[in-house]
Amino acid sequence: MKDKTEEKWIIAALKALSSGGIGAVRVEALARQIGVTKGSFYHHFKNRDALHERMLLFWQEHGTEALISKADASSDALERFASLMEVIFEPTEMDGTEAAIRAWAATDALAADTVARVDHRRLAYVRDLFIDAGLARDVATRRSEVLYRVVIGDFMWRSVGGMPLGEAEIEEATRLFLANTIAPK
Amino acid sequence: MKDKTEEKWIIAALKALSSGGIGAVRVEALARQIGVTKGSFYHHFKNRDALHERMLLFWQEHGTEALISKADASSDALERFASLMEVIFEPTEMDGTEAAIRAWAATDALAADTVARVDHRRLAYVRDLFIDAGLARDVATRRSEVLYRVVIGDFMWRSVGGMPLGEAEIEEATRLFLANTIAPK
DNA sequence: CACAAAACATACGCTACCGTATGCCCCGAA
DNA sequence: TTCGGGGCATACGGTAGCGTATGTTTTGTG
Repeated sequence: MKDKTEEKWIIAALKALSSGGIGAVRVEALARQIGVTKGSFYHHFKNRDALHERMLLFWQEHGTEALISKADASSDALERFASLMEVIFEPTEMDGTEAAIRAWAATDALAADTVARVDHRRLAYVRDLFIDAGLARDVATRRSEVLYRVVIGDFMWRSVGGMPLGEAEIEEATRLFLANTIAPK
Repeated sequence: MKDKTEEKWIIAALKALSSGGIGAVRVEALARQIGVTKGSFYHHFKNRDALHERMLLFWQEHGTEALISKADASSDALERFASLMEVIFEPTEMDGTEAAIRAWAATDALAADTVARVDHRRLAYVRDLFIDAGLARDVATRRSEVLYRVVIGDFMWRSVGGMPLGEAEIEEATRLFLANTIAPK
């Protein structure tokens, strides 16, 4: 955390990952972009794999908690749900990163592990939200499985230039997924 | 079509794409795998970009029509819908390819164009299915937007080693998405 | 102010590709 | 049988990137 330059490398790497895939995460290219040379890199990291690890850790910490903590403001389950839906489909800066890391994870075991952990955590959160909204555990589990795929799908959709789900679609989805809960609006 | 070796290159390229991303689509590596040399490659293709084009065309033709045509067997809208849902979430050989191409599309304009075309076609199909099932056009459009994201999400989910949606989840999803149609089961 | 360690620069060897140039072989048509 | 081109192999130049080895500068600390 106190290491400023190291984070510069990580941020730059994540940016490169977003715009060009993992193949674009090249030491010398990043060095040029940051304004230093390889010497700096190999001072801070053992090799490229070490950078990859740090990138994944960074995303794991900054990419999920942000979303969840925002939604946790409200105490009412349905409000939390609606809030989460808004936050999820609201384009942000980390957007491309999410999709790029998922793409990366398809070909890299370490990235896949990280994504799996993050997914597991998010899925549990959504499932508990459904449970709080009055659904039985098994139903909640099933719906969260489906809904989370909508989330992933939207990320990938946006990553090829598509528009995120709009207000109307989000409302429609909320209605559908909250069917038979305590207060289907 | 009559060109046998050319297709070998394309198939091998798609396989490499699936397992290692677009960065793994390397002429010399493919050559070794096929059992020929670069000489063959540059006889059939102008350069690597030409191969990329052919890969995308191949996927566009073989990757979508298969799904849709299977579902079109039945005449009843709801049956077609159920059939489509089954087919979509049934793991096949082309699975990894779909996800890999989407990943590729995030960083390549040509791939993005192809994906956009394919998505548009599929979306229209799903939307029409909803309309045939008795939904108003705007509602059908919204639901298809959401449902198609489930499809994309599932592809990406599987690409990191996840299980596809199971029977129970598919049924649940079908129920939810077909709410307020002519015969919500 | 001295000086050690951190932070970064420079220079180098090495490898893996791409694309081109050119040579070889086989097969089918005249 | 000849011969021309399709199909592939071989050899080569050029580039880009990784990692290492070894300076050089900056910074913190006694």
